[in-house]
Amino acid sequence: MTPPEVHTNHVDVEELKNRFASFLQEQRYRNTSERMRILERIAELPGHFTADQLYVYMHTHGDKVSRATIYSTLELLTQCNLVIRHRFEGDSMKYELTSRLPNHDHLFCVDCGRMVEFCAPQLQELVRYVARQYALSPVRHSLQIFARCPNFVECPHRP
Amino acid sequence: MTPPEVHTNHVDVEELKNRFASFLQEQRYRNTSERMRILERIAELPGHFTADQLYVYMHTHGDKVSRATIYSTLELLTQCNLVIRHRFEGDSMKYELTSRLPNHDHLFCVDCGRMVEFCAPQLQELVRYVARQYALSPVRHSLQIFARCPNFVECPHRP
DNA sequence: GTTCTTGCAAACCCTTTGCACGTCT
DNA sequence: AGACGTGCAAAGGGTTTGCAAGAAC
Repeated sequence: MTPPEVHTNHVDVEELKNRFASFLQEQRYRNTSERMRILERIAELPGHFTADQLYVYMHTHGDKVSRATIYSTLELLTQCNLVIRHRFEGDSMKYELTSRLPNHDHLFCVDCGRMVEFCAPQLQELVRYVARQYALSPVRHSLQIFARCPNFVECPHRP
Repeated sequence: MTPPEVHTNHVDVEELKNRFASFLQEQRYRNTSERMRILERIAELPGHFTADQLYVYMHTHGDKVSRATIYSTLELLTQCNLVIRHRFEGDSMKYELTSRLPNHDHLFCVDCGRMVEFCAPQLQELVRYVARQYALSPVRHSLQIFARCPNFVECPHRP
């Protein structure tokens, strides 16, 4: 396991927009200003976000897009793999830019709720191995680990 | 990885009810007929189920419990670890008896939607290792693998 | 010009909650 | 008797949908 390298500040928005535009053209979807603006704004966010957080963020920055358009564009961005979706327990859907931190998984402290992102290359092997047992090719995976501090008092953010 | 051994038919309902009764007593919750009946009915189900499927199952078998009671009892059963909860993508909450198949994870075919349950002992080690990196003790985890048939036509349940 | 996309509001689904009544201790 | 659990229906939150107006092709 290596510490994850966050790519946020290196994201090339123009490249993302080009990839999105190509996807839209190939799939015969239309290239609209709302769709591109949504992708631009997502690239400004630091990590996970909900559809509603994106809606609020865009509205506080002068973009007037509806929730319906945000949901539908997030669906398209997920289809073309520019964005990934996470469903964490008890939470609404979380999204993030795929290029921000490829192939990471999540660890949650059940005491304080903090979330850690980690990369575990061994997991990729395990996933391939399991899929092969069933004659399938892995597409993606999601591992969530729930853990706690050995001594509750050490948990830095306990309630 | 070993093929999972399904324990459904070996579940000792009386033991489950005893464990539930002890839990209720310790936590100063009341031992009601609805709570015990819900546990009995869960033990009759073959695998994953939703709160609503349990509701329908109970009503078609003559038990008149409300959805509210089902939700609240599933919460208690989860707290005392007789039942585990899964949140699969895009789905409502799924529940199952913990003793049915301890420590398994899930593989989904993205072409046909079929689900496979598997046990991967190496994963336990990996989970411990990752948690230790952050000075935490693992409590539980959830791994979901999404995969597809190498040749689409081979997928036995493709749409 | 046609078809797709947008915005709005309503609908939707699953889950939780408030309240009056019933039950357990 | 008192506190808690139940059932019902209503509320709640997040997401999807139907439709009329507008934009892309």
